[in-house]
Amino acid sequence: MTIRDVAARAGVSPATVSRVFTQPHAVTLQTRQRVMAAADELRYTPHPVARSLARGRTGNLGLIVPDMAIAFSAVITKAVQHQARRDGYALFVADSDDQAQGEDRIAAAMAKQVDGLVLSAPSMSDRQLRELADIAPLVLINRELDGIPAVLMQATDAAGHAVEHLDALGHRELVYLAGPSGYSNAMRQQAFRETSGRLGIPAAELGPFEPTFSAGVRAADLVLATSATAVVAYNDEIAVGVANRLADRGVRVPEDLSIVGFDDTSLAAMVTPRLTTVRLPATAAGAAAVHLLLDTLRGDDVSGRTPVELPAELIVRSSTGPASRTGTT
Amino acid sequence: MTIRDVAARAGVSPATVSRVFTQPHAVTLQTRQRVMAAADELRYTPHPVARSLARGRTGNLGLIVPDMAIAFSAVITKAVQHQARRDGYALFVADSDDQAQGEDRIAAAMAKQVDGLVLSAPSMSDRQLRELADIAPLVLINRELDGIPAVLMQATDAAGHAVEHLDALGHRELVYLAGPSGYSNAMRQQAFRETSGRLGIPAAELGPFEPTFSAGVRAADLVLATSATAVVAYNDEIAVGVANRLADRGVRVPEDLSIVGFDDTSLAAMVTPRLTTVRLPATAAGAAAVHLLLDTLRGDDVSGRTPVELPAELIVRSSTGPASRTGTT
DNA sequence: ATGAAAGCGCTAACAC
DNA sequence: GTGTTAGCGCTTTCAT
Repeated sequence: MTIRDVAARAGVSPATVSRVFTQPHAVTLQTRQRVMAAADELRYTPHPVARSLARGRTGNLGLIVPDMAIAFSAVITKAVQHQARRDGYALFVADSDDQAQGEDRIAAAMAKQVDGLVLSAPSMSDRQLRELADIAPLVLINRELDGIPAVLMQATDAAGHAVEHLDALGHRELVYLAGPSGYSNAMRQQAFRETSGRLGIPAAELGPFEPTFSAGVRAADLVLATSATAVVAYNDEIAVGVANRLADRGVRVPEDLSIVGFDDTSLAAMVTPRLTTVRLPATAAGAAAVHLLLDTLRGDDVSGRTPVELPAELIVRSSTGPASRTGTT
Repeated sequence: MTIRDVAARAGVSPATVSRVFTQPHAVTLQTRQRVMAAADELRYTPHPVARSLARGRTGNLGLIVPDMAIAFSAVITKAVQHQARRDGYALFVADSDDQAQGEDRIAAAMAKQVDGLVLSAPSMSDRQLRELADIAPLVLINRELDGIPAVLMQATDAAGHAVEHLDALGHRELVYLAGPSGYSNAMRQQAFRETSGRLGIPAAELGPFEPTFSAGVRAADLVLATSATAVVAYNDEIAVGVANRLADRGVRVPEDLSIVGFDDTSLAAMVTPRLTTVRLPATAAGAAAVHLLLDTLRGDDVSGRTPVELPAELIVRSSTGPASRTGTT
């Protein structure tokens, strides 16, 4: 079923059929109806590939995440997909498997069949990012690079609140479990340092750890080897891993040790005790990234804009409590 | 950068350049090298959209999952993506948001720009499925329909093992928490019924529930209103929701109540107590689905094949234990 | 082994 | 408002 078949059946030219599907008002109601009828009978819909070639744009967006098996990535993926669909775009998704190396090749391959690309916390180099930006419009999530539009989840303030929260609970020695190097960890770690420094609380740092449950399990024993009474983990998975191992070693949370995570993935509210965590605006960030991308596609010059910053928020649950007397003694 | 630019620079015809990229051996080593050099200098790569139009195939695969924020879907997505990439295909992913209605529209839209489609646990009607199969080759995961290739995660045996496991622990009254209707729930529920029937254990059923944590929280109180000492939940999320609510009500797991989940999502090993669950071969299923699809694309007639069945496996952890004496008295 | 030419299905000037 | 005519960038017969 091609546009010609429909044209023949409706007794019009292919161009008119095309118009009916692209700018219906440029066609008389009467012929429009005839064309629609013919199209229906033939079960015709425009061939998207041919359309893409003729128009010079595809109607597709691309998204690359570090690892879609991570809950946080899944949330972003869902948000981007949702927003893209609302705006009439389909979505290509790829997972870079955390390999900075493959990431740019995947991205380059994808770049040629989409109108724009959203990169979530990309680990490729600045140079690779710039080369990619030459192929297709880019929007970055949680990564900054001059001249490329970005949306950042601003976790600094909330991370500071987490430390203040622990301070208020009487904790006098903290430890931060670092995640993989990158924008997210840098912001979190820095806020941890600054706030604990400002409050005069001794604060150690361990890691970096993979952002996984099993890394958290491993980290737990390292934490217990210190005299800290509270731990701030790079993300919820690590935090939950710590909690799990502590339970096995008979250390109570929060009575003996308080734990704070990051991301507020669905996991955080499902574990026992429920995890105090910094909620990141992942859904909003996904939507914002798509908006930014569409602005670019519409021709707005977005490259000079300052990154969109979305605030994070400390969610206090049951994994943090008053410092144990023994710990402070 | 089009194929013409490269041709001009290398002093050959566009056809030769095309050959270099599609069937290199049909070209002299010498001219091949000249062409490659020209292509490199011009940073040329073939335009995938134009290529798709000319070839009549896209090199893309599509995947539709009910909800990618569900861990189980994320695992399938990752597996399909991985396997597709290994075979040189890119992947479109869409989330139907569990709306059977939208699902077929999304699928139809996607069908025209991919060479084949994998549908994970689709909820659309048989008729819609058949219509879709007319547009693009289909492979189903966890859904059966005559003439359409499928891969099924065979959970019946393992579900039976779960009931036997509970029987062996002395449980004399069970309850099943049903999930949304569909292939997965049907198989699980049926195995639950048959095995408990065979063993002569009273077995009630509650639900259907959404396959979510919060539905599990709600279900917990319904379970406590019965005199069952063990519960088999449709999936891990529900199981964890139950466990969470029980903890709040002071009911101990597994001392007072045993819990079994399904899927063995990463969640299962992260909660306290660790969840006994039926592990589904999600990764293998995703890979198998892609294989089946590629067989179809290669022209193998796959429609008459019997569905690929992948076995599930009961993973015993800490959420199941001996029935409490009070429960049996 | 290479080139010329037609065409994949559609859109977009440009005429009428 | 509608038709005619060129392409979009590539692949693929068919010649040579």
